[in-house]
Amino acid sequence: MQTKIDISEAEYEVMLVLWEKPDQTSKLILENLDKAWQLTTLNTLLNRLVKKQVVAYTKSGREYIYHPLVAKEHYVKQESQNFVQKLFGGSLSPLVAHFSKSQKLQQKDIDALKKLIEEWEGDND
Amino acid sequence: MQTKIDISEAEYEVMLVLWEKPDQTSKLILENLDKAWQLTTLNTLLNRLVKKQVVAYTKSGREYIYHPLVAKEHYVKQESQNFVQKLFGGSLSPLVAHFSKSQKLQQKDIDALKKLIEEWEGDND
DNA sequence: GCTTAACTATTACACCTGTAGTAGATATAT
DNA sequence: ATATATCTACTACAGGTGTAATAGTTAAGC
Repeated sequence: MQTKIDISEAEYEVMLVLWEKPDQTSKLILENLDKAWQLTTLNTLLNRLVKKQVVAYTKSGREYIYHPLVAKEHYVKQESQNFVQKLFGGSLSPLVAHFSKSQKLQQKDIDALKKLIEEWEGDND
Repeated sequence: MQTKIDISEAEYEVMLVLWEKPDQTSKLILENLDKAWQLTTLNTLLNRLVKKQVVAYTKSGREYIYHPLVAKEHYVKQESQNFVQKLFGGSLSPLVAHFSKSQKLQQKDIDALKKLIEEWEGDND
């Protein structure tokens, strides 16, 4: 099991852009971010991500080109499990129940749930 | 809409105990917490929660009795929405799909989900 | 080659968090 | 009434985060 990926909110914003396109200079990343940050701010974040081994860079002349080292899928999975564990004891249904109570369920959610159930039952009988 | 409830991990642990039983001295809270904290540590956390207006206290002699000011339901709802918004753009279905891919769902989840779907469809046609 | 523009590296700084220690106040036991 | 035990209040301190400013380095233009 690999170690926990621990990134802050601002760092996550950066990762979103890098996951979209996995080799960008900081200049480009900044353009693709909807944030009024200074370039040095972004660079601080990138350096921290490199130190955390979530991002790597390659040199191209004097520029650095950044690349994600962890897949978005992987991160999302980890965070989902942490979250559901923390607030709902690891089980999905209370989360769904909660959502349904707060009237946030939509038809497409219901469809996804139905599909999920069908698949599950196909595998388990 | 009321302002965002922003509490740290350690503070959340304290809230869990207070939500269980909504009037406890710090001594009692510490006993009900499975943490090797010093009392002063817990008190720091309680003070911060008071400052954040998430907890209030009443005096009883020289002791303080703490009470939660926000309902667990309310907090869980907020966090669920934040989470699903942040990682899945606000829609539950990708989370469900993600969960189905990465975790073993259990029979009880399936049963609960079926029940939810029935209820939802009862309300929405 | 030298100046300048464009990058990266280093330093900064306030606020949040985890985790107390110590000082001050007050009830209790004697 | 005093000493002691028990609470709370105040102070501390290192590591993470958001958000840069400034210094150092190197490619590019003239």
